[in-house]
This record gives sequence, C-alpha cells and structure tokens, in this order.
Amino acid sequence: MNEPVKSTRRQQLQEYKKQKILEAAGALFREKGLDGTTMRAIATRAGYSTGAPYAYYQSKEEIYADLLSASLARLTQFIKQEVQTQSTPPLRAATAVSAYFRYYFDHSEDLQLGLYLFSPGEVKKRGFSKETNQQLNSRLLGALGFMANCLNELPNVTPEQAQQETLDATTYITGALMLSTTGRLETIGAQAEEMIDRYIQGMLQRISG
Amino acid sequence: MNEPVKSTRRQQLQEYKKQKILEAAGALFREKGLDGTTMRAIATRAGYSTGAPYAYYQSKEEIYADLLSASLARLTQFIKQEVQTQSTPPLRAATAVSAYFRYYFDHSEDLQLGLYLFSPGEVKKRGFSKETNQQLNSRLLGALGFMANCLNELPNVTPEQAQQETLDATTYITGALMLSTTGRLETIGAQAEEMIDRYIQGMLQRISG
Amino acid sequence: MNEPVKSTRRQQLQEYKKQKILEAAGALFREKGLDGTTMRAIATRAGYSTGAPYAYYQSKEEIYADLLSASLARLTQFIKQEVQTQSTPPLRAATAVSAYFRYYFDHSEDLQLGLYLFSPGEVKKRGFSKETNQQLNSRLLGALGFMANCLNELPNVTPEQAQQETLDATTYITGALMLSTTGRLETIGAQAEEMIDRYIQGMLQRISG
Amino acid sequence: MNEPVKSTRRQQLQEYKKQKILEAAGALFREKGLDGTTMRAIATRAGYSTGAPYAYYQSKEEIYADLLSASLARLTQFIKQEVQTQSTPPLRAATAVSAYFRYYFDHSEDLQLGLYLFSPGEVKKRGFSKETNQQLNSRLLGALGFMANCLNELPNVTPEQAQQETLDATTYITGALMLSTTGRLETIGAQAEEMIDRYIQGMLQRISG
DNA sequence: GATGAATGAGCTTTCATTCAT
DNA sequence: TATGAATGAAAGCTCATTCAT
Repeated sequence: MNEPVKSTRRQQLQEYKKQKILEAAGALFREKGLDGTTMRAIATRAGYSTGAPYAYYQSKEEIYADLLSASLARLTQFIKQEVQTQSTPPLRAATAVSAYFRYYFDHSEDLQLGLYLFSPGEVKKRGFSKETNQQLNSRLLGALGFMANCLNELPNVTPEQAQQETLDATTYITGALMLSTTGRLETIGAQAEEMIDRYIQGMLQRISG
Repeated sequence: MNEPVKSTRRQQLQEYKKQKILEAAGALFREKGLDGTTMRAIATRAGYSTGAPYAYYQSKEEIYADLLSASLARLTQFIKQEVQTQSTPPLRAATAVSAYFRYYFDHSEDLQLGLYLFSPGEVKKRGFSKETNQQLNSRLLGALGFMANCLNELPNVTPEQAQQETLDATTYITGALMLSTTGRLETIGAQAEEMIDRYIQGMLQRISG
Repeated sequence: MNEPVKSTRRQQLQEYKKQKILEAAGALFREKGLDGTTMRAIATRAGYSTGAPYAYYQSKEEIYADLLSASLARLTQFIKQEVQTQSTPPLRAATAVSAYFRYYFDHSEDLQLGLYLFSPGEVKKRGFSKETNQQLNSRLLGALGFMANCLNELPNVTPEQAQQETLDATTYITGALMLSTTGRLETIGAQAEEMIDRYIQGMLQRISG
Repeated sequence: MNEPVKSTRRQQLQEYKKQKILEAAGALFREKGLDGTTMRAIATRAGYSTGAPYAYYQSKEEIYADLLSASLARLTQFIKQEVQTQSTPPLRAATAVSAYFRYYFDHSEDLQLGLYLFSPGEVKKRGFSKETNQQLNSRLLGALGFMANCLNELPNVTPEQAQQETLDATTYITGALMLSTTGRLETIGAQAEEMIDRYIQGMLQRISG
C-alpha cells in the first residue's frame, strides 16, 4: 500500500509550502520590518492569495514564532559548525563567542525578530502558547549552553566561571549588536567587529589567568 | 516695534504647549507602549482636539523624536546629579556608569523609544530632518562624554583608555538592558543589577590596576 | 457670547448627520436585510467614506440600536395619531390595535429590525449596553401601555382584562406579520389585513360581551 | 444490465451520506446558531473533508432547506403521534394545536431555520429551485391540514370554520413563539405555555359554542 | 491656532466555494 | 467521490493625517 508514502508526500509538500511562506515572511521582514510586514504581503510574496497562509499558520504570530525558531536553530548550527573547524580549546572558545556575534551581525533581521518577539508588551499582546514560548526559550538556551561548554574546555576553568563568562559575552555582544544596528557605533567611529575581537582577547586572558 | 517681544511670547507659549503634548505622549507611551499610543490619544490627553498636535509637530515620529531628545537630556542630568554626590574619582566613575544603567533600567519606555527611533528601518522610513538626527546624536554623545570625563579623572588613565572603557561599559549596559527587558535574564536566573555591579568592579580594577 | 449657539449648531449638525447615516442604514436594510448591510455600504449611501460613521456610532450594532429606537418611537407616535382621530372608546380601541398592525405591515423592515435585534443569540453576540437594552424595552412597553389604556377606556373592562387582551392582540398581530412577511399567508390564500379586522371584531365582542 | 440496481444502491448510499451531513448541520446549528455554523464545520462534524458536502448539496442554503424539510416532517409526525394518544375529538383538537406549539417551543432552532429560509430577503437572494420551495410549502401545509382535520372532527363545525380556526391558532402560536424566543414575554412577565393553554380553551368554547 | 469631521488606505481574519489530484 | 489547498471577496474596524470652518 502506498498510503504512508502518500501521507509522507503530503507532509513533505506541506512542509515545503510552509517553508515558502516562511521565506517570504523573512524576506519581507528584512525589507520592511515586522510591523511593516502584512499577511497580505507575505501571501503575495509567497505566490499565494490573501487567505492561503491561514491554511498553514493560524495567525501572523505563529509565522513569526516559526521564523524565530528556525533562526535559533540556524544560530546553534552555525556556532557548532564554526567551532568544529578549530582544534585547540582557546580557539574553540574564541570561535564560539565570535560565531554568535557574527551570526547576528550578518543576519540583522534575525536579531530584530528575536528582540521583537521577546520584547515586553509584545509577549502579552502576541499570544504565544506556552509550549511555543518554552520551545523558543530552550532553543536559545541550547545555543548558550554550547558556548558555555566550549569555555568549559579551557584549563583551570570552573563551570561557574564558564557560565558567567558566557553570560557576560552574550551581554556584551547583544549590546554591540544593538549599538551597531541602530547606527550608534557609526556615530562615534567604532566598529563592532573590532570591539568583539578585543572583548574575546580580554576574556581569554581573564580565564586563562 | 514690539514684534520681537510678541514673537518671544509666542515662542514661549508654543514651547509650553509642545511640552503639554510631550508629557501626554510620554505618559501614554509608558502606559500603553509605542504601538498602543495613537495621535488621537495624545491630543486628548494633552487637552486638545484631534488635529491640534499637527500645529506643533509634523508627524507622530517628530513627537517621538522630541520625546527621545528630552529623555537624553534627562539622562545626562541624572548622571551628573548622581556623580555630584560622590567625592572620590573612583566612586564618581563607578557612579557615572551605574547611573547610566539605572536610568534606563527604571525608565524602560525611554529605552524602547531610543530603540524604535534609532532602528534602521525607522530611520529610513520616517524621514527625520538632519538637524533632528544630529541633535539626537549630540545629546547622546553628551552623556557618553560626561561618563568618559569621569573615567578620565582616575589616576593613570589615558583619554583613549577612558573613552574605550566608556564605550565598553555602554555596550555592556545596553546588552544587559536588552536581555533584561526582553525577559532573557529572568529565564536564566540572572539579575541585571548584579551584573552591572560586577562589571563596574572589574572595570575599576582594570583601569587602576 | 455665542458659544452656546455654536454648541447648539454643532449638536444640530451632528444630529442631522446621524440622521443621514440612519436613513442610509434603514434604506439598505430594507433592500438587503441586516446581514446584507455593511458599514461600508452605509457610509457610501450616506455620502461618506469608509470610516466616517465611526465618528457617530461606535459600532454597527449601535446604528441598529438607534434605528430600532427610532422605529419604536415612530410606532408609538403613529398609534397615538391614529387613535386621536377617533371619538368613541370602541373605535379608539380598535384603531390602536389596527394601527399597531398597520405600522409594521407597512414597514416590514422595522419588523425585521426588531426581530433581528431581539433574537436569541443575537442579543448575546451583539453587545448592547444594558442602558440601550432597557431603553429599547421601555419604548416597546410604552407602545403596549398606550394600547392597553385604549382598551381600558371601554365600559365594563378590568385593567387585567385590558392588559391580557393587549398581549393577545400583540401576539396575534406578531404572528400574522411573520406569516405574512415570510410568504406563508400567500401560500394558503389568506390576507393579513382581513385576519386582523376579524380579530379586532372578535376582541371587541369579547370585551363588551 | 445491472445499472438500476447499482443506481439504487448508489441512491441509498447517497441518501445515507446526505443524512450524515444533515445531522451534523442540525447539531451545529443547535449549538452555534445559523450564523455560527460554517460549511467547514459541517463537513468536519460529518466526518468529511472541506469540500465533500458539495458533492451532495449545491450550497449551504440547500442543506438548510433539507434540514427544514426534515424538520417539517418531524413536526407533522409529532403532532400525529400526540393526537393518537387522545380519544375524544375535543382533546384531539386541543392536542393538535398544543403539539404544534410545543414542537417549536422545544426546538427553537427549527423555528429559526424556518424563519431564515422563508424570510423574504433570503428567498430572493438564495435561489431555491421551485421544487424545493414547493416541497417546503407542501410539508407545512400537510401539518396544517392535519390540524384542520382534527378540528373538523368536532361536532357542529364547518370545514371553513375549522380551517379558519387552524389559521388563527397557527398565527397566535407563531406570535407567541416569536415573542417568547426574542425575550419579549419575559420582559412583561408572561408565559407562552399559559397563553397557549388559555387560547386553546377559548378556541374550543368558540367552536363548541 | 484650534477644532473635529472626514478621508481612505490599511489591517487581520473568515469563509463559501472551486478544482486539481 | 473524496480531499483539502487555494481562491478572493468581504467584513468590521483603526488611525495618521488633512482641511474647511
């Protein structure tokens, strides 16, 4: 019987089309921002008519959640990939932190997405289900956890120290990304990449003592 | 001729009314967020009718810009005030940085305002006049400059170092504020205040070190 | 000072325009039924653009409520008017009942309006304020009360009897109107007017008995 | 050729499936009202996919028409059943009228259905086939005819009188049902059941003289 | 300047219906 | 026949902005 196959095909097709919608939404978001992106525009861009996306997503927010979820997955994968190319613990640690920065630096829309969806007020307004919210959180924690592991590999580092440095690095990177996207760094003649490089150097010295 | 006098009076009156509108917008923004605040609501809250604000501001964004400008002025004033209460250079430096953080931590709406108006999409979409944009920038730089001066008072510090530490502190604080407002710190059980305190200790050691 | 005048003028104008919207809504309702009448259509028919009616009415239902309220007022007035032309108590009683019937027979849209708004499910769905609902009810009771008074003028009639006959007449008339508008009477070759005339004769005999 | 057989089987199957759809529609209508019932919901409830009902019914209204048709059949059956339990002509007459009332009083959704489909706007808008309309009418006339027969069994009653009393009773009952469903009776503290009982007593006296 | 009615594009979402598979 | 993705018109409502008074 070919029913399972049929079912699988359907699912694959459905997944493919969801992907199309997601891509359209992502592209539009990059161009016009979240508020500037309408369901109509998403549908049109994806090659559909007005109501079609509702067959795949129950609401605009569900699309955004999926977009963010995919983004977080890509982030984690990117960091792991980059780290794999490095052989020594210090390089691996530096690369993990650096990759985190570069991912968002190169995909500013993903940064906006994350900030937008997690922003206060939005969370209340946009009705994510608890599951969705938890999934989103665990994905983020997955990326951070991996970074902490890399730092943990360094000699003479306690797990607590690794965790704290991870948080600090994340904090600093987030700030750099914000100041960069909003054009503040430009104003004062600073460059995010250099700042991060310098930060990483400092971090390694601090840890290795 | 009494035109100059008249003009001055007019200007004062105009300034006063702008102020009224600004206050209304600020209050509403605090209560309902940026998206939830409509021009109608601002007008009503300020005691005017629907169209009145347009006599003073050309658009909603111009109001926001003015609001942000005032916010940056208050920020600078707040930092100066706090620093004045301190007598030793290290305390003054620590207080400057700490005040910067606390101002935004206690006024998250001002943070949102800044992010909104400085965000890349908005800057392109809404056409601020160059003057407006420059004024905004110079106000921000004013606050940062004052912080740098405080660091500069420390012994054995070069102006370059002071400036760099100011930028780093600003970056870290911005990141901490973002992660805090978006609820990410809560998720991992961290507290912004503690993080900042720790950061400041590290900074002082680094400089005086 | 002419401020009160100005205010009165404004109010008059506002009332006039509300009237315009009401008329448009009424006409459309007559043509297309309640469900078939959209806010856009009402606006257009009244010579306005899409959003204009919302300056006068907060929602579609508010328009309907006003429409119904006006209808009930006209009903009462019509009955009183008709009764006034009659001199003897029996004729006045007969005319009151007859006028009630004729009003709705001649304005089937008003009948639909009343039935629609008061229909179960609708009351829940449509959010009338309690005040609105009470006002609507008291208007209806006003008309019924007047009819009861007319019956009460007949010799040898107790108030209870008058009230009961009013209710019965109302019930019968309502039924006749329903069967008439839905085309059921036509199907069986009956005529509402004749039925009502006959009913009134029977009623007078019963009472004067 | 076995086509007739096949055809019969097909017809039976078709009839069975139509029945399924009808049941689903009826249940939903009872739960959510006419406006709240969508084709999707009907299909799903009947165990089919979105488009399936269109293989059996050309439109939503056709489903409603069929539902109403079935309802009228049940009404007739219910009246006959009730009348059968009575032995004397007056009781049979009273029961016929009373059963008519009770059927709709207990199944207000059937009343709504009838009003919806028979309402003037709908008949024009939705194009029923003539056959459908006639079938609906003849079913209604069937119920009324049976009631008239019951009245005819009374002594000293002319067929004309029986028919007229049937029409009057139907009219009064219809009115009572409308006033009851729309909550008007509640407002003035009256009860439909009592009103009908009283009406029947009056009717019997009138006829038996 | 102030008023507030008016504009009209725009939004999300719904849903009867169609049609390729 | 059954499926269910796709269509696309429509709806109610919002709101920044304009403009006659």
